[in-house]
Amino acid sequence: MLQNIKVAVDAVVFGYESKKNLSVLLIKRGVEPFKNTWALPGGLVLEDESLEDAVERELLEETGVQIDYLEQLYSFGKPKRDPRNRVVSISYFGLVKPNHFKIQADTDAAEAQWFPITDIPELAFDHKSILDLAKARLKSKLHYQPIGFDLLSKSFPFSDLEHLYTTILEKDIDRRNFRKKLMSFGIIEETGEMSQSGSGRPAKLFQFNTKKYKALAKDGFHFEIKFV
Amino acid sequence: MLQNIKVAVDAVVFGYESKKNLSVLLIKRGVEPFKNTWALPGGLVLEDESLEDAVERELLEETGVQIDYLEQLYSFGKPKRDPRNRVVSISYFGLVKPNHFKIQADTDAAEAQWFPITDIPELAFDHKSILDLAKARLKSKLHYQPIGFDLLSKSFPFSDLEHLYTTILEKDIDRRNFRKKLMSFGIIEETGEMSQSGSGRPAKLFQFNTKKYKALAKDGFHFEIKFV
DNA sequence: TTATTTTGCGTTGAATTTACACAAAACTAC
DNA sequence: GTAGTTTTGTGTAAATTCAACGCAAAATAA
Repeated sequence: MLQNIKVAVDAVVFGYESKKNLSVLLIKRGVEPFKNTWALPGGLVLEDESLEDAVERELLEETGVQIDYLEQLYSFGKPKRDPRNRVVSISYFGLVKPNHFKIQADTDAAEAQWFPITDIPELAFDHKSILDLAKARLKSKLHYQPIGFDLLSKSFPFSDLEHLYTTILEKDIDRRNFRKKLMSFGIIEETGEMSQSGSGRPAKLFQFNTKKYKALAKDGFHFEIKFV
Repeated sequence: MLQNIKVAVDAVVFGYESKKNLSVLLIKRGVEPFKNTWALPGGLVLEDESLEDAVERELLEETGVQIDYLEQLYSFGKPKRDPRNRVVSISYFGLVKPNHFKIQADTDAAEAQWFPITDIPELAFDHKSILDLAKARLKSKLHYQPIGFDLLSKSFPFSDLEHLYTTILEKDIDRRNFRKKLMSFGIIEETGEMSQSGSGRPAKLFQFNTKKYKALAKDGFHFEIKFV
């Protein structure tokens, strides 16, 4: 008996705008099934491309967005997850920095749009489950991997990081302890610049030192932030 | 252009024999490619079965082993990982308790065998990478999930747990602190029985209380063991 | 110039983690 | 059956880490 299963990739891509909400990149489907329903960007993998390449290609085609961080999330393979053919979808988890938010709607898909995580429309297929899983992954990763920096600009005031954590984790932080802890790691450093002040005292700008982090990590260091 | 990609599952199944080594279940391939090479159990997914069903079916067919714990590991999809067709493999991570070690070689595959993790033969395809990933997963999970109990018999002396941790993590433990910590969680309890003494003082037997663990976990409790 | 917003920073008590050693229970060999 | 060996079982003190907490300084807005 010949196997006839399609292989697709789907991407849950998060973005975070300074002091606003966490958002997810969605597209409106142009074809059946679920025509005109919002869905995760993605599509069938080409015969000779890697899964990661497929994700990046589909993202570019459908949204024009370039990703700053990408990792595999989970594979979904229930026989009936697609009403027509059997499709196994390998889902990916992506983050983009604020300077890559711009959507190029020129291309393939009907429409692409950022949705605040608090206001997600009905989604096609089992994409709601995929999104939920991705949210959980993001939340848990914030605790043990310095992944928040892939949602911030290259240089940022400390309060941005703080707000990122509080809004995504939906928990309050003791600002002083949080800052103390993060600084103690020695993986973020002052740029020397100051923020163009908004309404209040201007803030020092910081940046994440990837090299230092990697060096420390190789040396047994383990990033970890807890909350009460 | 029609997509023609096969979907397979592979399983990395670990077993641990009291005070011995960690072992992995392998099969010797009966067909090309890689005929007569050792490989992870697995195979093509049937049209109408779930991925998990496929894993359990293949395991039964090829090794006769029934699994005590199963979770998805990672999906491997490099275009050339199989020299003939394109095959995307969704790999799974499994654990079996000592009472399920027995291999039923009657079935499908040429041969099945437990290999100590310290003495793994050359493996087919990219199965070496898959195994490495599974080892890493096992190691890291031991720290934050009470998964070691799925490698032990239902009731066990405390020293078994201790040895499990030290051999898998290849680190020394302070017995007193380890025991204190684990007992403080309140998820393992005395059975009342004593071990049939080997060569030394007989030991109390313990068992893992799954229900209690789940209740606590739902309530925000987080299993965590660190090592120095 | 006064009020408001936001940043930046230090200390103390509580809790947790680490380091560390010796006696009791069984078996083994004589 | 005695002496030696192996394995189990347990407590305390010092060091570290975590949690709680408030106020002054720099800017903008009114």
